[in-house]
Amino acid sequence: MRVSERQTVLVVDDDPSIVELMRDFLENDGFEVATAGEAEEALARFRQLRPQCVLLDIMMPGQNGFDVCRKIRAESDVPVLFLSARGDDVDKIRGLGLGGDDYIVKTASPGEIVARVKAVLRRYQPSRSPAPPMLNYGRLRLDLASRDVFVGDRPVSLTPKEYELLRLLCEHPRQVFTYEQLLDRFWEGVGDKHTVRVHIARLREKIEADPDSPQILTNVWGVGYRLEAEL
Amino acid sequence: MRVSERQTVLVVDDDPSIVELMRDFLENDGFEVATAGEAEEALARFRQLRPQCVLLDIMMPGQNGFDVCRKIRAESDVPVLFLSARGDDVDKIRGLGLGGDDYIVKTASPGEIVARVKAVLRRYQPSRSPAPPMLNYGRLRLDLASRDVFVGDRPVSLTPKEYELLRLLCEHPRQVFTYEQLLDRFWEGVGDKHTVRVHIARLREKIEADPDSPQILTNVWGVGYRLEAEL
DNA sequence: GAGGGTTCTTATGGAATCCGGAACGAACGG
DNA sequence: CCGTTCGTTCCGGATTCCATAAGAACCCTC
Repeated sequence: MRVSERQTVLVVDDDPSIVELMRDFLENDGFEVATAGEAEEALARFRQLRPQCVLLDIMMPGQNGFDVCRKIRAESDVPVLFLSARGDDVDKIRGLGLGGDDYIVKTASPGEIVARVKAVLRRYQPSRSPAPPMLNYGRLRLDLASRDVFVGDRPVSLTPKEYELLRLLCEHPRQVFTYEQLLDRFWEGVGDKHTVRVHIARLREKIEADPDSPQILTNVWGVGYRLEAEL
Repeated sequence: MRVSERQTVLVVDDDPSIVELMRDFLENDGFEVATAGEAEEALARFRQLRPQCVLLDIMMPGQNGFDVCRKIRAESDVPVLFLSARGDDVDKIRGLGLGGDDYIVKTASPGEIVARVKAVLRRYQPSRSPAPPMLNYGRLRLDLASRDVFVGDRPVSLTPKEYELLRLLCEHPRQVFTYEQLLDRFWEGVGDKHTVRVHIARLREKIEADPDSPQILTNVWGVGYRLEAEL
């Protein structure tokens, strides 16, 4: 059904070596890993990707990890694990009741880190059916709550009809929708094929890398359109 | 008033078997469970017991779950979780503009149901601490206890409707609220878009640096409004 | 309840945005 | 090679948004 069923973990640390270390451990275990080096980037990535879990450095230049955690918490219940250099900070983290779900000492073994992530995911996994309001399809991402749409990491702005159209197609990738079906659904059955075509064209203009040879929204001759699966 | 230390959950469903199922799951996990079979009874029980959490069937004879939710919301901020038979209703609920905090599919596993309840309780009773009743959005700050609102360090005075509106948006940053959702929640479902628009306009007049190009309360064309998150 | 002030709703006009049909050339299939 | 289908551009009409203002409902005080 959906393309990437792999769980995404967002790792945030200003030290690239730590980031890469975590990436190695987690990717080896089959996780999709995204990274950020500072607070703003972290929030941007988070909103783009809606990862299943966040690993967050406490000490960072600019806003610290607590600020970021608070902002993430304002928008989501995603589990957040704090990264700390020493074990001393543990008490602070525990006490702060910031909604952090666990902490990891940076010197922990790969096995322990992965185990912590898995544990926290397991705990939250059951409640995955509130349907993470994120449709994720290759380079295409729709945030159903905020109605934000991203192609790669570039936000695109769609009109209501365009958005609804794209959303339907994203929810049923590779399924062909006939003109009739689309007209039924979005135009109360009245209207002609040309109308659909115009809207598809406008969508392609916005989301295709090369609108002249569409890779995402493809036409099925004489029938209708569908959303291609992406690499 | 001597009350049990255990958390009370009120389960409302017209199907007794569902009610008993939920009761089993929750009592096994140490919750106190109260039940009701229809809307009137639900409200009565609610006022009697003031439970920490409410599980509410959407489809019920007489008033539906949304009505009950609205009435509960009128007197309390208790977390409300909707029960739905199928996953299909998700779209309607997802906006959560109705004051529901989450939803549960009735076929969910015991573990999932309990986890969902705990998650929502944890969110609303942040570890029994005084829980700074303060929503903080960059320059925008809402003191939920005193209903004071500040922009930067300048206090602004809002009318009740303005305050409630702003509060809802602040509690769900970046989430788009449709006119319908807002009318449902603040105008008992009657009224038209113009009403919402005027109130938004007045809010902008008070909290935006430049009301002519809003940075905080933004419009989503043909859909509704949302609160932009800070950088 | 009567007056005065505040808050809420509805109405209006103008600006911005979106929609959908028409037209025409290109692409496709037989 | 011909008929159909597809893609694109363009433009009038419709919808939506916002500001303003005036009428209605509400709340307080006396």
